[in-house]
Amino acid sequence: MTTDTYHHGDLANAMLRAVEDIVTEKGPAGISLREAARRAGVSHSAPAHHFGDKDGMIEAFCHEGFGMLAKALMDCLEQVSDQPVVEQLGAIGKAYLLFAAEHPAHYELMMSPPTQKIDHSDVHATAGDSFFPLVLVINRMAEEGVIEPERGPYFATMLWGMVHGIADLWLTGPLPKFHEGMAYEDLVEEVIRDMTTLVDPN
Amino acid sequence: MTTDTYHHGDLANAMLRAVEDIVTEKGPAGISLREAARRAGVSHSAPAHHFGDKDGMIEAFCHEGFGMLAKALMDCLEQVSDQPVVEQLGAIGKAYLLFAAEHPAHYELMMSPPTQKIDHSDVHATAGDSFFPLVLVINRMAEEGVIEPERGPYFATMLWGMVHGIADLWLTGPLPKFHEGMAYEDLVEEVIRDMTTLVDPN
DNA sequence: CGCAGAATATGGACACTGTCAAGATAGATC
DNA sequence: GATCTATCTTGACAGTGTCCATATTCTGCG
Repeated sequence: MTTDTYHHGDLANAMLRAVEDIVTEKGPAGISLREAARRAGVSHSAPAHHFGDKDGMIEAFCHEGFGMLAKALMDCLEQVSDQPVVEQLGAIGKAYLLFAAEHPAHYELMMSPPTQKIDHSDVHATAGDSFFPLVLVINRMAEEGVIEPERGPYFATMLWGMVHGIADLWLTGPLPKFHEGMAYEDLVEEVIRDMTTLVDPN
Repeated sequence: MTTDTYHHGDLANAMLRAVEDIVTEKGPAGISLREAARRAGVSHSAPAHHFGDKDGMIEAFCHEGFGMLAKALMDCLEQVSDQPVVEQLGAIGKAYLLFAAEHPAHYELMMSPPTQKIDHSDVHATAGDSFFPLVLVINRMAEEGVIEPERGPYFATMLWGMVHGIADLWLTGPLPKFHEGMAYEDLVEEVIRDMTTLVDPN
């Protein structure tokens, strides 16, 4: 894709890939417009035209991540929509946790942007309900009487917090040390099992 | 405490207070050695002697936070140790969530330090089990047969992830928007209620 | 008391950063 | 083909972290 012409041709995307690499290598604080531009093979102020400023670039990266997450969760939900709702709940939670593991750079920035100037509200708004298919499953559970409908929001918050917290504690916190030697996928499996058992103990 | 002598007298602490203010005002990315030094009224390279470098300063701030959290949780556990274990679990979770709300600057940096160079493993090690009294309560629950002992670690992970996730999503994520107009304390109350009901449905 | 030596703070330098303004180059449109 | 617009470059500026040499104060020991 990269050419040696004056115009890059796909700079915006090349910058996002550079951001991903930088976050993977050095963490969010290592993000630098100039460094990203260097990796994309352009001058230090080429990105300005595409993203405005540094926060704009980070926001674009987050936006990309939200899209990927929404797609991953909706795809998952489609595949399991004929199963019992509690199974659907488990599948969604698992998909969320796996997304965080497969795209740690996106996930980290999406959930804790390194500057307060970034306001995700518009991104959240556009993604709407499809952003958190978890809510969708909770609604189905309420419809089927598995949980009390009026407690749905708290239930959703509890479960969403759980999967998010586990992902975050695993990626940037002390969880790997707590479960020393354990693979993330296995931990996810066990935790989701406990979760579904709690929600619906057969 | 601050004097107008050549030696500050309490610079390390003054710097940590400055860091707290900066994070509150501008977020983690706003942290700057020179800015903190400015607020403490010293020259730009005075802090080097106390913290080594920027990451050292952030690590010191995190260390302070872990100490505060450990104390808050242990104090809480002492006060409710004569109640049923499920109540103890709820109290610990609530105390954790309230700590995050009362010390957002500490909490945010503790849980997602803005650089990968910071390794909290020694801090975690020194804090030991008392760092997460949650594990303590889980053990008590296992002893009393409320949960299967061999699932204790996963159970702990699930619950710890939950409270951490809720705190994080509230502080830096879209949770306030999801529960628009709701006070954090009330949300915590409801969520903890759901949690304890799930664990032990009377 | 006096005086080393350690602890603490200063100021200057350097390379790096984000942002801005002015200019150069390439594609697109008519 | 001429013009317009999008894209990229270059150069400048203030701010940053870190290192170095220097200055000041505190401490302990004779």
